[in-house]
Amino acid sequence: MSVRVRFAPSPTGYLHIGAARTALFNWLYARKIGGRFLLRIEDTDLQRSTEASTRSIIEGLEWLGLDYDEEMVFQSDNAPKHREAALRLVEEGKAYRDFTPKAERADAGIKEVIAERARAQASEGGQNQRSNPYRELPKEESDRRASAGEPFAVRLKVAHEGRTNFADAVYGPQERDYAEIEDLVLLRSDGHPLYNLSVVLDDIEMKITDVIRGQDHLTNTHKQILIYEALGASVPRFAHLPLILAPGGKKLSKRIHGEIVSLTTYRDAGFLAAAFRNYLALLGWSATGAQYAADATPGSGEVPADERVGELMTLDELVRNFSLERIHRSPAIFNFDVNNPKRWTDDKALWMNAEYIRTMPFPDLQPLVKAELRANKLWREEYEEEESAWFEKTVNLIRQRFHTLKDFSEQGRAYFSDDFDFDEAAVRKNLLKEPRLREWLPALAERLEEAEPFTAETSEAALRAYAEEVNVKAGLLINASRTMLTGQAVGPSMFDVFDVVGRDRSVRRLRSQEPWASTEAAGSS
RNA sequence: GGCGCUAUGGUGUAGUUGGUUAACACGCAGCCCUCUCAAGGCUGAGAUCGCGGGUUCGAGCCCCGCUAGCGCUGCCA
Repeated sequence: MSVRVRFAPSPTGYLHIGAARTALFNWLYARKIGGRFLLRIEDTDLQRSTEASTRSIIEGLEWLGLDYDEEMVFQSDNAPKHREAALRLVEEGKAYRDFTPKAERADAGIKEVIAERARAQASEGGQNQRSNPYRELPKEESDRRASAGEPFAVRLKVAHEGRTNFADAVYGPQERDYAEIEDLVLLRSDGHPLYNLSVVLDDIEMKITDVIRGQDHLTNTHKQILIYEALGASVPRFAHLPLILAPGGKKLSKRIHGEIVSLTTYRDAGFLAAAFRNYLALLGWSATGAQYAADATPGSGEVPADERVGELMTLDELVRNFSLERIHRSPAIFNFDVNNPKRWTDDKALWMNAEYIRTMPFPDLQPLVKAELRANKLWREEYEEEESAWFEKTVNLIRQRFHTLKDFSEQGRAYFSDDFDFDEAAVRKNLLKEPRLREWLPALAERLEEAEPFTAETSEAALRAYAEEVNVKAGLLINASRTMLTGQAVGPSMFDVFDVVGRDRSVRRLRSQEPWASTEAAGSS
């Protein structure tokens, strides 16, 4: 039977990066093994599910390039079927009606309530998971009360003795005694099917062969296996993924950590899908050492250099190297610091993004830069036509030190527009320190007007000659020019900047009064 | 409270059936390069492999105990 996996997020809020990684791993596994990757929206909790969230999930998957096969499934569409299945189990005696009135429980503090209840039960002489008074209610009475309109929940009748077990592809053999599993509710008293029932039923219907999901579902898997068995269905293979935690090993939650956990945050911050995907793939999985060959020095613990798999991988390479066996069991920490703008997200993710930006083929980068510039009204159609060579040269020059796509419209603004800001510190450091620059720079502009042709080489010659003439270090004029031309203190080699900015704009900017004037005003206040 | 999972530098990871100097990447520091900042090159700091026992000639790898973190335990998903 061919492999079928699924990504089954619940649409309550934006797409969590942990969920995104789960989707990635499912996708990689399917592509690797020639299986199918399906999408199912688990919107059974109608109170919390939103259409906007569903959209953001779809958008997120699209951004990451995780295309799904077959039509996406909405779990809520199957609710009637799930209800019927639960009722059928009642008929077959595998489940029973529980007429206990529903106890309202608030979501907040639920964990404490559960623990408290357990403590209370323990002190009353042990916990009995089979103590429900309706478990052994005669069928006739149960039927009578139901048809009389008395509300009831449906609970699975878990056997008194026995144990479930399964072999998790990541966590190994798992076993659990029935005594630890309560008669779980399948159907709410309002007729609403519950999660454990719905996943199992949908996975059966979608013919899922391998369930790859977060480790938070590991212990509940036993309950689901019980449902599979009650239904007489075959149990799929399971692979649970280590969780992604916040710094300090704390839970990474939407509520506490806000948008830092949202995939869209990274897209909007100028991350490349390829880079972020690559980074995500390395959380809980590694390809390093995947190619331990028979000829590697035995026992050395080292992979021969020529067989070492790097961390930078294209999608194809990720697919090729991927295997469930190399997923490990300990949780991964996703680093970030909300109080530090430079460290707002994981260092390595940022590094990887920069690495992609400076090394990827220009044709792949071009549309991304185009979108970024367009979003900031910096795009001109000429960049794709008569000025395409200039555009490529410029992007190739500035991308060397950029970290995100945002940099193209922010730090890189002066290359695409005359309307850019001067960095105050740069003006102070590179211009105001030497008042004579106010005369030298316009003079330098004149020399540049004469450079023929206007290139990095000729502008360099002109500048150095002029520096010698007025007897100052070339660096002084270079750094001052950089600030005049780009508004910044840092950037590419200045002569390449002259070249790319061009003679007209260079000359005009060297003669500009703006940086001098703006800081005078600022200085006088 | 019960059950489960996990534990290698700050972070992500490697460490193959126990074999001697615990490897790689990010980050950090320094140097080189240099017109700045990156990149790149070189060098370095940083891990008694969670803690305590045990087995063994030898333990990050095996066993036991403990601790911590996380998960599950709901008519949430």
